[in-house]
Amino acid sequence: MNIGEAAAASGVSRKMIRYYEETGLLATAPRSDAGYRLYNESGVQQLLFIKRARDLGFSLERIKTLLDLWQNTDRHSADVKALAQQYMAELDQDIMHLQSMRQQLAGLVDQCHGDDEPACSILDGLAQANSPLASPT
Amino acid sequence: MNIGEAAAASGVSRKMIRYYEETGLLATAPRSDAGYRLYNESGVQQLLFIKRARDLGFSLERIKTLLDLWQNTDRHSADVKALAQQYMAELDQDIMHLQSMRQQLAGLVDQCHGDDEPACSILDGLAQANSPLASPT
DNA sequence: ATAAACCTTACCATCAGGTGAAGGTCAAGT
DNA sequence: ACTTGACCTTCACCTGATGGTAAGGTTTAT
Repeated sequence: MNIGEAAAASGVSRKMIRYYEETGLLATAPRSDAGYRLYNESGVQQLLFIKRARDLGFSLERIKTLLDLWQNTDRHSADVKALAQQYMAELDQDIMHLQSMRQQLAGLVDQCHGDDEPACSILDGLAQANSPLASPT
Repeated sequence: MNIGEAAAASGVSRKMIRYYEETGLLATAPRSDAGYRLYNESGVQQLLFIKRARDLGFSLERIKTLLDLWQNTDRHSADVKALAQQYMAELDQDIMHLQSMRQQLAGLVDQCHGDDEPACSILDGLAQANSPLASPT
């Protein structure tokens, strides 16, 4: 199986497959006489694993650890769980950060008339030190 | 006022002030005889505007538009509001995406024993096609 | 005079890719 | 046998916003 077929079967682009190999996430693939990378079912399974982990937002560094754990039958599931929980905690942080920004922004947007006049509470909020939501601490 | 003082007064790093100037977000600052950038109160106000917009997550490209609107007294507040609402919609998208990932991950994590055994539902979920939460659509 | 603290430009790194060039290879049709 | 088009190869540069580093000039205080 060439890289194009592996890419189609896994949903990981050719570019990214080469990149994953280059950065050590994947072992160097065997080559044909012409130098083409060759993949088998096992390689596609690894690509699918990476794809699903990326879709969940795991960083490539963490996926490297996950792949190592996956292929190590002496693993402890506690290690996997700890990694996932660490990542989940970061997700929670990110979500709260976005929600905080959204809430502050909504406060400004609600006060903006949104008409033909230049007066705008959004610009005022950015120009003046205290955003209306942050001031009464 | 040198760049260091402006940075301290605004909370924007020296690096970023130079970068904002280089990319056209800020006008080129006047220079001292030795070639040092010079800032006044107005420059600091602009930096503060940028900083607050960045803290709310606005991209530099959007901040450029916001700065232009801010300095244009013929603006319509509707234009500012539309920009902010567009950004807020993207924020909502991002939040939902993170929440979806979190929820899928939580489903896997909850099923993982987290003990000394190798069996792990997280790895299984990544290795098998259907994640437990995505299947019963 | 010298040392510390400032400033300058210019380059490299990050993260997870995307894009494009320049060229080699393979399989099918003519 | 030859051409075409789809595939493959490596190399290198782009994104966004920021941090870092290096080499060198300037200012200020001792």
